[in-house]
Amino acid sequence: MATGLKEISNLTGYSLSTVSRVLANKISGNSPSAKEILTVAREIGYSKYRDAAPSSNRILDIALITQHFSEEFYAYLYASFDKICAEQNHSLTIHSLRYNKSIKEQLLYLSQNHDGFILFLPTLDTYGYDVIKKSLEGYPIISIAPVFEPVFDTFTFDSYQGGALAAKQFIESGVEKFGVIHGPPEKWEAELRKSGFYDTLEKESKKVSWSFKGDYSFESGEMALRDIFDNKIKKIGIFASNDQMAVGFIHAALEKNVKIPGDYNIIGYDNILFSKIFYPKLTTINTDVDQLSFEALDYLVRMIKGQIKSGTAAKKTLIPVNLVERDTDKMR
Amino acid sequence: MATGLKEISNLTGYSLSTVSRVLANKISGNSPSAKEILTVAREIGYSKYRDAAPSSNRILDIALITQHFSEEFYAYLYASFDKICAEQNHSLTIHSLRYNKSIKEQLLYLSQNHDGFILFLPTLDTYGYDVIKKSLEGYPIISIAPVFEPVFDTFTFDSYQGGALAAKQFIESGVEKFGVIHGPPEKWEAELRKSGFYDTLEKESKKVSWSFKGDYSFESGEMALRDIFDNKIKKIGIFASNDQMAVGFIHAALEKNVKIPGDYNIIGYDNILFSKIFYPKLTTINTDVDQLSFEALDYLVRMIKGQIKSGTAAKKTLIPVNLVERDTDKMR
DNA sequence: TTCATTGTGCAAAATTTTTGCATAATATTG
DNA sequence: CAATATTATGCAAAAATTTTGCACAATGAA
Repeated sequence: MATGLKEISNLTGYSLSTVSRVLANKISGNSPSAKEILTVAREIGYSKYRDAAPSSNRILDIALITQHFSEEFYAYLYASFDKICAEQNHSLTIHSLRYNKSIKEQLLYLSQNHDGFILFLPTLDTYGYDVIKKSLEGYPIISIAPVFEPVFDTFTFDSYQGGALAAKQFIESGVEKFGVIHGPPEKWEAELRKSGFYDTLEKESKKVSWSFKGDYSFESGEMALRDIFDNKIKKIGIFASNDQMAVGFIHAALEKNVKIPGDYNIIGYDNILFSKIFYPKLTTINTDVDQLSFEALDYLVRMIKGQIKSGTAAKKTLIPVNLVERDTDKMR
Repeated sequence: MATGLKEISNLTGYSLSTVSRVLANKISGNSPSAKEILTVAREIGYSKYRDAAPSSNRILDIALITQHFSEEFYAYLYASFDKICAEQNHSLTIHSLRYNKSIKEQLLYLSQNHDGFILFLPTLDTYGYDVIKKSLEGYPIISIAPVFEPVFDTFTFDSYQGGALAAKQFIESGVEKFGVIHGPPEKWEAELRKSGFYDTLEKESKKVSWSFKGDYSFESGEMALRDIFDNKIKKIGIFASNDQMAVGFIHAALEKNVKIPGDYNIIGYDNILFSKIFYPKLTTINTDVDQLSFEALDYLVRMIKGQIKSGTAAKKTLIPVNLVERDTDKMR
């Protein structure tokens, strides 16, 4: 089946000239006839479809570009973006970049079939981002990766606020001693979570008396428990930079006949499925992935429609987080 | 930048006629010149690229089509298919179907930009599959959803074998009484897991003395524990149709001061991350998602290259599963 | 070496897309 | 409500793009 203007003309009943003009943007894409033509053009995969009337309210094709990873968070992220895109009647496709190939080439190819990108590439460095920016000048791109100096307008969770919330919660509970299980220092959001916690304590003239360098893994949480247990520190409120470490900590504690909460109070970060289930149920910082998706997508769509005048420097938007109080943060 | 034969001609240095012939399949796609032309055509997104030389060893665009869900398994599935595609140098995109729109329309659109589909649509009924088959006659499609009467050639895990393995393990451990926590009966693979367990016991003239109808959720595992506890049944080997229910069962048992293993031995299914971590560590049936991905992709690629003569009836390929022995299946 | 096969470019032919012009439909303004 | 401006449409001519006939070169097999 030959795809061409003739085909579209036959299917819609409009003349070749009209179809041609709609697809060459010589007629505003808002009239009913234009909409019909555009819809059919998309369906039969006519190549010039994308250039026509990008500002009209046609279905937008959005690409979420990451590097896949077998982690719960990715499933959440995909499902959430998918839901929000469905609500807004846009089409989402998910792609995983290959690092053994030219990023530039891959993205150039994807830009042919999509109207805009949402990047989630936490391990890419500023140089890599600059390459992308340069090779796709003017193409709508936003990022949702927590990095220190973003190249693209970025939407991330307010990790600093998360750390602060944990500190406040402990202070209100009357906790006197404070500890931290760090995340990997190369992760910017881990540093922010930590800083939020430290700074909030400092404002109240309190300080952290024990800390442990973790790497976000369950195992490093277990190691943290062994460390604090061997040092015979007790009656302390511990902020773990993620739930996996918090759960690992609690898991190891179960074998030591120690009380949680009581001997160790603990607050995690992420609100993973586990944290609701694991006994005792973990108090943690919750991130609203749907809100992130919504805000990010909304911004990207406005960018695609040309309603945003992109400044020179990349803007950061922080999505608020909240504390979910369960059983591990204060004496019952 | 106008995309057309002229553009490709300029970029490659070949004449318009040559470029035209390559892209219209009048020249075998195996010569070095043809390869160069095809590569450039793909890069600049030339629309006729896909029709040209599909059998040559160009990069194939594969679509994994599901309905997203915030579950660990989906993250595994995506990551695994992505890895395997990367190894085979194919390009993977992931899509989630909208059920409020015509499936047919969505798939027709996707078929424009892709060479073949991998479907994972466990909730779609036979009628839905038939619609897809009819509207994409001749297009390469396989399925990895466990359904009773597949419409497309299907690759799934050997759930029946999984149930059988669990039964064998209990028998070898000298367990005398047997129980089952069912999965939802509308899920075909849950029925198979169950049947494999029952049938294997029957062969040894043993039978199931307790069962509970679960729904795959953590909570239904907790309910199962309460049921068996209230009935005062003990010293029993229980096969749970998935790990979530097994973990729920164990979790609820922790509060009852009951021994696992010992009072209740339990084997789960899926080998989720949790099952390695949760105390006591769960013995479970492991599914090798990478193997599934590899076999499925390999078959689809051969289908795309026209090396498979599709029979009338859909073929099922069962990927073997294995038992991971940890701490919950037998007395220590 | 000879002959068959495949790839290549030029220019002509075929096809597809765009545009000038006339007219119809719709919206705007006084 | 009429007068006027704006936008949309189709026909046919013009322009652009793609395909193909023909001549010839390169490569490999007999």
